[in-house]
Amino acid sequence: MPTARRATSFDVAKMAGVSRTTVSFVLNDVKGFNISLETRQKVLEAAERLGYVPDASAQALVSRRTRALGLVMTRSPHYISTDAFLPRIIAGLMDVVKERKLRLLIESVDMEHQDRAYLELARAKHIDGMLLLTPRIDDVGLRKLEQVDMPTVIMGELVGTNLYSVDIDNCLAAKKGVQYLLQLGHRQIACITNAPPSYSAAADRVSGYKEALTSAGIAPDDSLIRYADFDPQSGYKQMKSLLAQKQKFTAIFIASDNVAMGAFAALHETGIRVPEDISVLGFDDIPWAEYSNPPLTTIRLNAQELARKACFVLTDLLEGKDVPQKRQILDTELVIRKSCASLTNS
Amino acid sequence: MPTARRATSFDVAKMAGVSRTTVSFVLNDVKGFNISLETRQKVLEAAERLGYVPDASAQALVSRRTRALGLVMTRSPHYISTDAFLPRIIAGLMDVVKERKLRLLIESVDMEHQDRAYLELARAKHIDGMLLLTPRIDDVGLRKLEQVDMPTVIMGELVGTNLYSVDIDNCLAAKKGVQYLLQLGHRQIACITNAPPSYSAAADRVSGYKEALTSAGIAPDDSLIRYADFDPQSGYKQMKSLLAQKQKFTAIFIASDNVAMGAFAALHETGIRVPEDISVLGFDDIPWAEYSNPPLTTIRLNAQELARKACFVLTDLLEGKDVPQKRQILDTELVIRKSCASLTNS
DNA sequence: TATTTTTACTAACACGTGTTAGCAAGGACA
DNA sequence: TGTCCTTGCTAACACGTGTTAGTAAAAATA
Repeated sequence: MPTARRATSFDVAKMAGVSRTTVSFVLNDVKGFNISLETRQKVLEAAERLGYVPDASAQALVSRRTRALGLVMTRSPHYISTDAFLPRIIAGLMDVVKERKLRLLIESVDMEHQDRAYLELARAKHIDGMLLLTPRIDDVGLRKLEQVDMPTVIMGELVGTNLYSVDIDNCLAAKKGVQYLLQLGHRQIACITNAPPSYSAAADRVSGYKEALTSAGIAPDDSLIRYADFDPQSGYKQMKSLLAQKQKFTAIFIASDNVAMGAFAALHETGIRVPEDISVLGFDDIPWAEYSNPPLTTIRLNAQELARKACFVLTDLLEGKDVPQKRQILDTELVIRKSCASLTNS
Repeated sequence: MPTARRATSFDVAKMAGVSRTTVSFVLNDVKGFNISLETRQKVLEAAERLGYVPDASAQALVSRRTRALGLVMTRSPHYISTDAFLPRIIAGLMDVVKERKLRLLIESVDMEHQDRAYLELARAKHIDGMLLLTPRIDDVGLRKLEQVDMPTVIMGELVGTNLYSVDIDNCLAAKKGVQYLLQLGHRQIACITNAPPSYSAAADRVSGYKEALTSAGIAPDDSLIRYADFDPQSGYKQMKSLLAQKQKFTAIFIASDNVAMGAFAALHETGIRVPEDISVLGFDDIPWAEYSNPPLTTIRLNAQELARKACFVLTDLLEGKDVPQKRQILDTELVIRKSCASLTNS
């Protein structure tokens, strides 16, 4: 006896003694057709007994909708593995995706095959819409995306495109954070970014940092700025580099908690106390920020909410709803813990 | 002028002046049919010019393969968001998936709808195979999975099933770790788990902890054991609970670095120094372990490699290759940093 | 009774692909 | 000349579903 094959809608029809069309009408609850209660129940019962589940590929083929969204990251596996952000993004997306009975596909696009990758993903119609995570300013293939007919929402920003996006105001958030440091009396404030300047979020956070300084009558000093590369390791390295030079500073704005973790280690290792010797301000509020030593004062970015919002925009677009705002901005919040202290004049 | 429709293989055939069958033969490089070089080139050129990409749904329908793997987690969104493990798992999977030209689907199954969820996922044929992450011992729906015909590989362990799995020896790893603490002279050693005892990994790590103690002639004391719940917060709470009681200890084995982060905070807050007052041993070696204060001595679990291995097993199964070993065990490694010190007799 | 309307369905096509079976033309061989 | 084989292709079916157009029977209306 061979293993029982998967039941198709034909099997259900046969068992219920009706046509396949009727089965489809009943199970999809199609309006405008009169199906007797008796028939309806026969169909439902047969479907239940056979454990019938419609074939997703067949449905996708005929309806031209896969009911799947794609989370696309322009990153290499190494950067994915150390991304403290990703779990919350996924949790947020999963939340909405489950509610709307969709599925989530994860895709990473490496720099070399950008242009082809996006097009093929769209053309093969694996997904109905795309959610883009941290695109680079110089992402060439991305611009081709506007040509292809695929709804896309960016979590972050891509200047010069007209795609939908959900983001925070990186510049303003950084500015407010640095203003807090200024308010504590700090005048020599260093900065380590979250990423290379080709990432727009990194560039914007540096802008905010500089704006705050300028507003306070302090000339930004490029020798106090370092560019990290997402992971703690790069934070460690850049902090070491800052400490090695003559230029002194009493506070530092590190535009990523993940990077800050590495920087903390460099400070501890050098015997510098936080916040007594140097105040540290982070960015993101990753789950571990609260538990670092000392607990990290940081700018909270609600990643889960950002993902949820982006996902809502995308699903609304797919359902044909009108989404008036091309760009939505989420609020950030300064979370004051123990890594920043007011500057006691020495 | 309407937007140009997606090109189908029919369009390619028309442009090349051949039949659709020929197009299929050429593009899929089917052996055993003689296609002239001239025709072959005409087809390839037409496909290129039209930007033809085969429709994934149609291919899936006819070939009965979606070329997608599913990463399935039995967790609620909250636990996903604080999972320090997930990025490395995803990075590992992505690595293999890209190489084998597959796609990755992420699915979370909540406890209530377990039984239906697995079946529907399998029956709808969204995916060709499943990768299961940290299943619970009491995962009822999972056992039904053996009935349905879907290749499955577990990252972790599920006792009492015959499914393929890739895992570490949790018991042995924990035992070796605790033996290191014993070797440093500690006799009163507490334990905080990574998860509730219904998770097999948690249960096994506790077993290893107890075995080490017993082997050293020390009777395990249940009042020194606490069960955490994946996140740092639970670690903080359980450490507080341990510190609040009379029972003293000079070292603690915390079966998850993520949980250990919270426990560290509780220790710092109470003014207890690590490792001078209490030695702390972690488990997992998450990216942040190296950068904590002090750097965490821990048992390394190579999550990315585990994911890669699991993915290889699954893809081999899908390609019909014979996989002799039902259960593969990865090595772990004790990474000695600065959070454990030898006990100086007071 | 003859005609229209309503009820409760079904036949048949479309979606875009992979694949089996077959066909025409041309050369090789008896 | 007739048969067989090779070369180079194509017609047609299958995959499992959603949906439009249509139909037979019953009920309502004229």
